[in-house]
Amino acid sequence: MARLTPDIIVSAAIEVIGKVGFDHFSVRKLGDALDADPTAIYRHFRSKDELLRAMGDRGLAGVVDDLPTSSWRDCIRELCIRIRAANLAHPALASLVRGAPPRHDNELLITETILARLRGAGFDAETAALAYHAVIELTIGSAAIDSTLASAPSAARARIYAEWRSDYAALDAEVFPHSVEMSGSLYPGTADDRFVFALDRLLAGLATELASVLP
Amino acid sequence: MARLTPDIIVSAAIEVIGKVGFDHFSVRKLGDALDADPTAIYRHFRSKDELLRAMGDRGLAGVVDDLPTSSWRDCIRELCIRIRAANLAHPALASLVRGAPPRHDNELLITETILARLRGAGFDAETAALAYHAVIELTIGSAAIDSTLASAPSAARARIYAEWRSDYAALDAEVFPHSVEMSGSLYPGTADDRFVFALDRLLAGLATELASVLP
DNA sequence: GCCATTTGTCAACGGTGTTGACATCGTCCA
DNA sequence: TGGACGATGTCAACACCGTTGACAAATGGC
Repeated sequence: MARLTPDIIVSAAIEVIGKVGFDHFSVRKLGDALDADPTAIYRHFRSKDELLRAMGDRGLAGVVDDLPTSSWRDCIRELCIRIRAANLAHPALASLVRGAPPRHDNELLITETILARLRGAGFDAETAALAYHAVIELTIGSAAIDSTLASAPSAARARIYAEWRSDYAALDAEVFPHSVEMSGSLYPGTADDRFVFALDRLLAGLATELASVLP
Repeated sequence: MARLTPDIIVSAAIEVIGKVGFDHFSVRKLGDALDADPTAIYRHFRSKDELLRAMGDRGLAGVVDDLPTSSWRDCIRELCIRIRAANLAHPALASLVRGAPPRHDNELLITETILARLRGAGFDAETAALAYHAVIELTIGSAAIDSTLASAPSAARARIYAEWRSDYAALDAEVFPHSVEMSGSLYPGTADDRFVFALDRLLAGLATELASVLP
């Protein structure tokens, strides 16, 4: 009987990464947490990268459940917000960014769901594919950008944003007039708010595209 | 006289990273390329991260020169395309993604340029800030996603995309009907094309927003 | 010419992912 | 029932990595 299984390893790995952070997550620490030799993990995953991908997919479980059925925009909007949240909660997903297509179950379900809604809305295959890539790129990219700060407590995050704003305010007003003038407006709201603003504008642009094609 | 300067180190580092790839770029290899002890680099940069950021900013030199003056959309569009290209050409920039605001000269110039164009177009400060974050997030995120494959020669890239498409085609058509049906349409054109499609839709959405506010 | 600061060298620390040889254990079949 | 076999876990080791501290050489100011 196998003491270690991919599921057990992934669970332990998520726990460890939550404790030590993505940057300090190592196979050896995972081995300690499992009370097993670190190299035993290589009996179940070809490499650390493969493990990280599996961890990422675990975080996406249930992400396509009970999505709004009202409109394609509402559905995709909600799905993207959930994907982003999952990415931020499990920074392992950030490594998924690194040039690989969806291969695991939950990732495939996401692709299928988005494509289905887009086709159902009336997009032709080519445009639907482009639109799919567009929303995914914004969602994953945004998560990758925000993942570092997302792990900090919200008070610390607010302090960091305030620091950045004052950095802009301290610039030479001759060279960077707008940056100085608008320093108080930069990094408005939460990173989530900013993402949703971008996503809504992208979806609006896609809707315009659709309206121009439909009868 | 200093044999090593930040400029010399950054130049050598860019050369090395172009040869061995981002993942295999190390301080020791950089030392070899400079015919100097690897640790000498730490006399000029506090850490490897700081060096990477400096490399990134080098790649952004001149990115705001001679931008279109025709309209804010054309200007920002072109600038984002250039930023993405710079990011892909110098994957060091990908590390810049990791939760830091623009601090170097070229990065600051980008921010200033975008904000100036948005304000000039009629966006109020709050919306301009949101729009700035939106286009930057898409641009940097997209580059982060594509950076791994961008370093491969285009023939290899085409082969990889073909592989991914056939992965989708091989899925169970009962569970993933749209993915299978559209497998031939996925990953259309180049990654650049797909980014520009997304960027244009986002800019269109922002333009709609602007039109609804202006008299 | 002396002194202090900067710059380069060297050895070393404490980590990292991964591999190959070896031992153990469960399962299936003769 | 015994034996073979494959899957699983352990161990030592390899080849790296970023970074630090002590020391030496060079540089520039007084």
